[in-house]
Amino acid sequence: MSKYYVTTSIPYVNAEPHIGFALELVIADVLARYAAKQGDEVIFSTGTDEHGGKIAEKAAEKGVSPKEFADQISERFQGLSELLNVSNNRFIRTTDPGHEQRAAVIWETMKKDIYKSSYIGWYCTGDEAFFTDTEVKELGGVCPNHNRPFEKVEEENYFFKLSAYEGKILKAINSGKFVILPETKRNEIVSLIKSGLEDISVSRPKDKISWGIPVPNDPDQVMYVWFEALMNYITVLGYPENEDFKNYWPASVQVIGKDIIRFHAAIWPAMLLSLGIELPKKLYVHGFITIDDKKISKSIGNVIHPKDIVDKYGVDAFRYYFLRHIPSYEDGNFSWDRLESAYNNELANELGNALQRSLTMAEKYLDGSLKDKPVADHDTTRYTDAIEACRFDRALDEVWEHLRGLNQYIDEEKPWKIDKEKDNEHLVEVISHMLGTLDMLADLLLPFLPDTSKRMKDLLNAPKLAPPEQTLFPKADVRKT
RNA sequence: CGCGGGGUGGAGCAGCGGCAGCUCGCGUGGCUCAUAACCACGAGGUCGCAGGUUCGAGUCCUGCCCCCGCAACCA
Repeated sequence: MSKYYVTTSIPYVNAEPHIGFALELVIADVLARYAAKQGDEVIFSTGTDEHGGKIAEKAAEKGVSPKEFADQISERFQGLSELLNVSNNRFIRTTDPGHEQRAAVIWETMKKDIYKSSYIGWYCTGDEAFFTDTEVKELGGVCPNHNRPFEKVEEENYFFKLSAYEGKILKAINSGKFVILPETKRNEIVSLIKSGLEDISVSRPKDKISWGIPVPNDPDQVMYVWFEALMNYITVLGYPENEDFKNYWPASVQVIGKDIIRFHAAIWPAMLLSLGIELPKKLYVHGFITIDDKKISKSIGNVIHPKDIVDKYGVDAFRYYFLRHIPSYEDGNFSWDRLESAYNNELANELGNALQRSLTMAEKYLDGSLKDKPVADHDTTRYTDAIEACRFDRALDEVWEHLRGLNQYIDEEKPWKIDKEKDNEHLVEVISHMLGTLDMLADLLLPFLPDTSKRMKDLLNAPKLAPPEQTLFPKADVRKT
């Protein structure tokens, strides 16, 4: 039995969860459930990233401690997992003592690649912040907020020798040991790495940002939050000594959004190489979601909470839309109209109705009983390949291909006619094929629509076959809202 | 010359050298097992623009136009 380890990124707790992260959770859940169904032992981890100046600031605004603030938001993320029926069996917080302690161990282990240097930048004492060269140039060397010239300030930082790992990372990518999907994203990162990686600053002076994990043996510095957050993928497994780490690393797939490729395809691999451990096998990068073709933004006021969608259409409809109608390799769009159309046409009419009519026929014509459990033998290679390639949209297209085939089959065979002709043998054959196909569809849908899959299975395995009292995807209830 | 993605019927997409395809929407017909569901057929495209290569180009090459990301310390 093999081990399967899948992760999502851990979102920063400076804001409420939004549908972009919901997409990520659902995708990772498909991978986890699919692996489990194949018989793998699965660790599926998600969590929250909780340190850094931004959090401390927000907490201060609300008059609570950073930890209290992080507790509140982190809980919302755990709630999101539950809402979406996501099967993660780990939830790591970067404020967990275990993470903090192991982060220190990792830092020590990477020591040969960490050196102290000074960061020189343009600083405005009014903003208490650094500005980039380009910004300073654009602003003509004067801070517009305070109308005073930027000062050149030197800050002591620890740096990580990212530059030392360019070649090794490229080699891992090119050899296929470290797969990045989709290919367009892989090309992007390859050209970025080829253009050269510079060493990165991985700590902050404690007097500037105190909400962080202390650098071992240097009370004046805390780890830069990103650096430490990336470590969650192995601290959650109990790196370095825990059995889980030994059994489950390298990760089978790491799921991230396209905004953080650099961190996961360059910095993180370099950190792993520095630690002398393997790179994840696969990095899958999903796109962004727009709402009615507009960027999600609070100022436009087009923010939609996952809960609004789930409340109205149910969790499986949410999962269905995000997995099939958000392209797996590109950015996608959400609109209520498209959701409703998908719900009515694809879930209610095609899937729900196919089950309904089949079970009704089994009940009416065969008195609800079939001697043998029907088995359908359809080719599912394309479905399997699609999931391997993280083409969840294609995988579902494939399922619907089989579903359409079933509806066509029913219309061609016309069981109602066979019943009138009293050809019982043929009738049993046809209805067996129908139910067998539905049973297979339930199997294929399991990673995507776990609830629906289970309901289908229960109905198909009932001692007396009959249509459900409550149809699979009722339409009236939805319409009335 | 910073890097990359994209522009194909009303909408969303596939095709990436050999008769322009899929889903939705629209129209017509069929069926009655079913959630006014299902099935069949049809209308609808000078494949961003202009050149070129080729017996043949959404598909390859060159130039141009238009959209959208990324551009390193903000996580």
